[in-house]
Amino acid sequence: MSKTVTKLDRDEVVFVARELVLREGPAALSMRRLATELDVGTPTIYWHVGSRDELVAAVVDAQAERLAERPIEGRTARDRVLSAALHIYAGAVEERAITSLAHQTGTSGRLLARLEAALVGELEAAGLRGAALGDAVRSILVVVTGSLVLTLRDYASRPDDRDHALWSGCDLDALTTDTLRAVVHRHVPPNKRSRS
Amino acid sequence: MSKTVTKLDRDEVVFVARELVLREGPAALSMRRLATELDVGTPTIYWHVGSRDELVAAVVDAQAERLAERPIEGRTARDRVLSAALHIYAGAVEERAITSLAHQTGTSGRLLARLEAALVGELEAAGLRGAALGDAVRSILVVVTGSLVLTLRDYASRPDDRDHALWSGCDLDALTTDTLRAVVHRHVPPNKRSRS
DNA sequence: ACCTGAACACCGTTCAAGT
DNA sequence: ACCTGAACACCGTTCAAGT
Repeated sequence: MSKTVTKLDRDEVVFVARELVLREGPAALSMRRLATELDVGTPTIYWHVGSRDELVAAVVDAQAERLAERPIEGRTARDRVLSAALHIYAGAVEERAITSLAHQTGTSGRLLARLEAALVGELEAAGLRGAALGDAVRSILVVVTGSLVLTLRDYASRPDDRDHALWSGCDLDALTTDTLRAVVHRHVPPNKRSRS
Repeated sequence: MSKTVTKLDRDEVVFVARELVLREGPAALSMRRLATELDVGTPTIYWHVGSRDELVAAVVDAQAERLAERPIEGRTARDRVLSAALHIYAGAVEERAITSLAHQTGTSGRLLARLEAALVGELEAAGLRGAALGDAVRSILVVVTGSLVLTLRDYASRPDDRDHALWSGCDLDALTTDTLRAVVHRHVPPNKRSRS
């Protein structure tokens, strides 16, 4: 009897850390706070994750994983690339607490890693190689990253939810789609592509 | 005789803070550290700048001011807009410690404020108004911001200067110019413009 | 007006010690 | 292998008190 005391997992530490950030913002993610949340001594967290930097990296990686789960849509290469990029953008805006955490810690790269991989896949399938591929990938990442930073500016570590509904239909969203479409148009050949 | 003890200035506090960041990276900017640097008690800094957030804002604003000093070149609207944008990009990469500080604290907006103003000026002179102007400005800021984040990724709070010379001729620099040119081309009419 | 010492409530991290 | 209490060296911020 009494409450079930499951042995603590590295995955659970990361999961609870993620939830803490989503619930109370990036600033709430301290080792001590997380320890209290897990009902555990602070050094226990170090045993499981090594350091705060590693913890943050793990949380961001987990988010990247989740963002990459959304299925890429469209039949032409251009549509699919655009779809992949917009998935990451939209997801990062929705869970902006974690996106902010990534920006603050300089780990935005990790957040985009899976998108980068997906883009390379789609673009190679579309026939791009070498420098052309690299330029296309980087251009798209530039637009996604820049849009994210501008969309989330002023949002720093406090979970103030005014205008929560406004974000979906905001100007910058439309402009992002537009700019993204232009960049994709510029770098990706228009050939149709059927999945074999 | 004895060393001249000038009365402390708000401007001097900000200046020394700026130098500290440039010399030892964003992480070195703590109120206590800065106080030691100024040979002063910690509360003195609070008397002059109010809080750490205000201090950071002031440092970033000072940097924005410096970036805006570089003269805009070119005779056509497109050239001048491109020139303004590249000035900010180049300057932000050169003094990347402060750029990182701005990103970490979510104040990248302040860093771009003067560029934004300059862009609005140039674009209005080129005949843009209303939504077209807003879209043009935001698209350009998106590319500048995105390029900055990608260029500076991995650089987090430590001033490790390997490849210091490589940055100037790096791939992303060329790509940034290229992408920027495309965005400008897309949003700014090609009309020539003479300064009256 | 300008500056201080001392304190409060936090941090990340380590380490000897427990089971 | 997994977890702890206690400590070290830091933070931002405040406040009564000094000149």
